[in-house]
Amino acid sequence: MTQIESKSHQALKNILLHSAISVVEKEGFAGLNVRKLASMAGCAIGMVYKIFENMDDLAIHVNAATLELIDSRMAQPMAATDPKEAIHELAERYIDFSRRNFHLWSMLFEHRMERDLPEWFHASIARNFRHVEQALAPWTHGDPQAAALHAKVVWAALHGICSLSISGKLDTVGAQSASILARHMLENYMAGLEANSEGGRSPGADGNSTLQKG
Amino acid sequence: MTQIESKSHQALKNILLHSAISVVEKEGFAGLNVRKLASMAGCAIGMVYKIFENMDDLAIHVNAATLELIDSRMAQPMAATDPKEAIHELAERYIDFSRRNFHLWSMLFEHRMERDLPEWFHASIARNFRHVEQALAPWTHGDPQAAALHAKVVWAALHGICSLSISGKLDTVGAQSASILARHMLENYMAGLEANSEGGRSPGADGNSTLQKG
DNA sequence: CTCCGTTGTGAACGTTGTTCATGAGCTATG
DNA sequence: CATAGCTCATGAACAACGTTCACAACGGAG
Repeated sequence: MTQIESKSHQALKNILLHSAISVVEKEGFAGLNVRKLASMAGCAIGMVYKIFENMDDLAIHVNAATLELIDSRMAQPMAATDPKEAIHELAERYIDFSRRNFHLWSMLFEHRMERDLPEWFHASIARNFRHVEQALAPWTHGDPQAAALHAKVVWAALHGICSLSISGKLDTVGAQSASILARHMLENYMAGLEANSEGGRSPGADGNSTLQKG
Repeated sequence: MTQIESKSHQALKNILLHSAISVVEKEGFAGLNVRKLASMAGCAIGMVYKIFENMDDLAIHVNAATLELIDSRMAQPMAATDPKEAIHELAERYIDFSRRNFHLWSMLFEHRMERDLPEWFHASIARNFRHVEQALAPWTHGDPQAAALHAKVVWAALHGICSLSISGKLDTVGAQSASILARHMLENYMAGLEANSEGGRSPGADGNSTLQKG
């Protein structure tokens, strides 16, 4: 039951993972297969299945590595000092990543998994959201629930813009269309947040009362 | 070159398409294959390739049918009279569709095509956006460019919320989480639109001046 | 009936993910 | 050293896939 993970086991796991990432970067997930992977890593086909449960399991690990990559980009110190510009900067980084690492990024969302994702994967997603929550802090008045909510809304919205824009399903032409759309979205969303909090009632606190049980 | 499309040809095309839709509805795109399709339609494997270029071509046609389905849902007359509530209603319909027709809907976005999509497909997408533009009309002051822009922003954002929510990548639990997030997004975005237009300067008109050539 | 273009067929090919009987390598023991 | 026993690695083999294409069946014209 309890497998002894030898050093060579870990080493091969790293080689396989990095080979897989390199293939996906260049050709997308469709270009990845066991035989190519095994030959790149210099091992037999069966060995891949000793280390990863199956191709889906490998895909999850590639996706996890991509999440770490995004996290490292977002964790960099901000150039902007203005809180609003900091949000835009964060969004710009995300858009930039999705363009530079198109295949890795789209694999994160397009390749639907069979079974549900493991716990550590969700934790990695949550870690990414922390940066958004922090950048939104000036608007959430220290309310962690509001921060979590707005971070989800803003980031999901940004993701949608990225996703449709990059796959050409909004017929916006021009390289920076995603940036422009994202800027509009953020600009208006934040303005809405400010307008509502000035009125004394924040939608983050009671906005869902209108659709409770609906 | 110019194929004569016999009646039986069209009839079989319909049968194949509807069989494909029925399979995708139940099992998703992964459950679809030529042999199953041919046996359902009562024809030979090769016949499928006489009618559709390949599986990708068939997928595009299934996706087009899904777009028409969404369009027909959105074209229904609104129950709400208040313009803001009408937007929420439209969003609710989209979310509802994505949940009821999960496999068809996710195939629209997750199955990336090899070559770029045909013209009539983009036209079908544009037709869907018309409803959003119309619902947004009260905020765009008759400016068609602003309407197109805001429709894209709002709908892409909504789509992102739907997409991440439905695939469990936001760890929001509860059936209506997408609804709640969408409502927050729309509420704040519209509030932002109103706040900015009251100030005399609309972000739809000059908001991108800050990132031009950025 | 014969001819010939059109329409329909499914065996066959190449590639895929996955498995598992087989063998190679190592350690402990007599 | 020889042998047994155990772990680890191998790649041929299998099933299922998309796709092709030589061929059969049809059906109207001569």
